Amino acid sequence: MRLSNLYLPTTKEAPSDASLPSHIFLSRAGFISQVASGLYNFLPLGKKVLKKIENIINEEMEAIGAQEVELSFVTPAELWQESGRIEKFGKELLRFKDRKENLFVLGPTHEEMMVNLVRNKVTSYKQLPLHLYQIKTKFRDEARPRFGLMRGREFLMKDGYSFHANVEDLDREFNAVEEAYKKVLTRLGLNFRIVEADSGAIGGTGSKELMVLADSGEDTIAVCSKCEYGANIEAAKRSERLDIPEAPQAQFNKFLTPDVKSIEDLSEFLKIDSYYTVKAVAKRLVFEDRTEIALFFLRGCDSLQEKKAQSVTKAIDLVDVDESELEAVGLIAGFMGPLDQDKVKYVIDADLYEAKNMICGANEKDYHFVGVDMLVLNDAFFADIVEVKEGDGCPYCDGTLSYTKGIEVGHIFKLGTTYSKVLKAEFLNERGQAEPFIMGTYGMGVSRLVAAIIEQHHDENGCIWTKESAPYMVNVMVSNVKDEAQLALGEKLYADLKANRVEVVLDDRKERFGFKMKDAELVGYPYTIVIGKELENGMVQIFERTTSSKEDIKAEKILDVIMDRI
RNA sequence: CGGGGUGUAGCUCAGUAUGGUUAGAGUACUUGGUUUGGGACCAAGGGGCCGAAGGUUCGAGUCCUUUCACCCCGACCA
Repeated sequence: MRLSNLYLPTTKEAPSDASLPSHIFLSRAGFISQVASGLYNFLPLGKKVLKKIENIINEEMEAIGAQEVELSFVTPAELWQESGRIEKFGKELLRFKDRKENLFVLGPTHEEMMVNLVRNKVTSYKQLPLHLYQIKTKFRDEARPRFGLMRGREFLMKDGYSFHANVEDLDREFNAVEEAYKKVLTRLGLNFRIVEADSGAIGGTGSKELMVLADSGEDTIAVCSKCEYGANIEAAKRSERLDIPEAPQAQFNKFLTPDVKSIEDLSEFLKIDSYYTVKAVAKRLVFEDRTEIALFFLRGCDSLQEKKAQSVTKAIDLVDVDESELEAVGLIAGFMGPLDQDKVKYVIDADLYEAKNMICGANEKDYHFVGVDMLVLNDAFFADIVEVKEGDGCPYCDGTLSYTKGIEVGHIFKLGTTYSKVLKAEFLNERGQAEPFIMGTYGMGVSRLVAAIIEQHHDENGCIWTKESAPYMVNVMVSNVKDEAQLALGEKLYADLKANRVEVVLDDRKERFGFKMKDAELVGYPYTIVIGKELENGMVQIFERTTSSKEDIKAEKILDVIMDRI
């Protein structure tokens, strides 16, 4: 492609509403342009990058035997009513009616559609396993789209669905997809981490997220300093604490603690480590048809992980409560404890199981219990509801955990029979009995990957595309197109590279050197060959974008050198 | 959905507190000339329903009301 023909509107200034590097540079370099909130056009170079990523995904999916299909974007609302997700998705589902007043939605994900595609057609265990996928536009009417391509309303996603006769086979496929996804991200040149995730709302037995590490990531993940362990903060676990402080010695007793309400005050007042205090966190649980207040008890030194709390209580949402709401149900803020408390339901953090010498609220103003043995509560509901902190121990080795930020570019689920059951998608097993499919679902955000690549690979001058993601590998830049020798060599090199199947552009625009160089850096071609005034001495230059280094090469050798590099 | 902010040329923004010639700059664009190794220079041009609707006024980009859009923080996010 000649840059004199390419539609590549680069700008010196970023659009005023862009804040992230990926948004700024993809806009400035003419890859995308915004249409409305969360909606973007892809210009020629942007489209080219999308195709690159799609091709890599297709190759890796082909390698594990997944088959590409394409489902319709507009989907009948009936399917969503059948699965019950029309309510669950709420306003994120964009709905509309056709001329016959039939209700449709724009597909935000395609579990229903895919199950519908195979049910009553795949009817025997002999036809399993089956893994179908597509790369297709999705639409989710997000409450707050933001950060350019990172969180759009319309976006390109690869979504795959596998069907199995048993759990072992799902496990095998799940692992195969994980490996394939690793290959995709590795080929794209990304620094990433696979982390354990909360599989909460969608259900199933496990899920993992693929996180591209970047400061601008929206997710916090806990990673181990020594081993491969990583988890979304919403699902992260930790080892048992080793440096346990000295326990306070006290007989079980009710103790006067006037006006001592916070954990900090309590440990100060009693001169004990907050490890031995019991913190009470009150939340209002929201369910489909009702709400109720519940208490969560943890060690005073820990804090509540709301997503975990939400999962164990099966609530749709958790909201904060104030003191008056607590009073209304007979709870006394600052003195709430699990003992002698039957006003509301409560969950105790698993770390408190069998804990001794604890201090907790007595559910009576100005009193705490001391010397509490949590074993007396062993009928209570214990669950992991704690949020891991930086410095906590890794659950799998002796390393420590620290936080980092990640961009979620993929999420793989072991779905089980969640959808096949409600949608009555069944097959006959070897004994002739009907069983619902065991399913897996695997998503990868293609347009988000475009942004993620730039978040991880840019500098103050613009994009730095990795080799497998670059829209063009080589930019042949003719410094001065009025110089016939320069232009002739540029044309020849351009033709030679094309003949060698290299993706190449020729910068034959009537612009000055500085302008072209700035553009080359902004767009981020991995290699720019500068044919300029040194040609008089038989030399040209290779500019490498990753290092910003320039290297003089003899003009007659340039083709060999560049072919060797790429 | 709560809180905050911004809408003026293709883009980035002045101008709005205190209403008053024909609404400005930079950049981009067109034409001619000079230039040609880090977003050149000179000259001449084209380009605006001042987000929209209503109102106040002799007069509104500027004041009032309503509304729409976009951005940021939060809530939300299979």
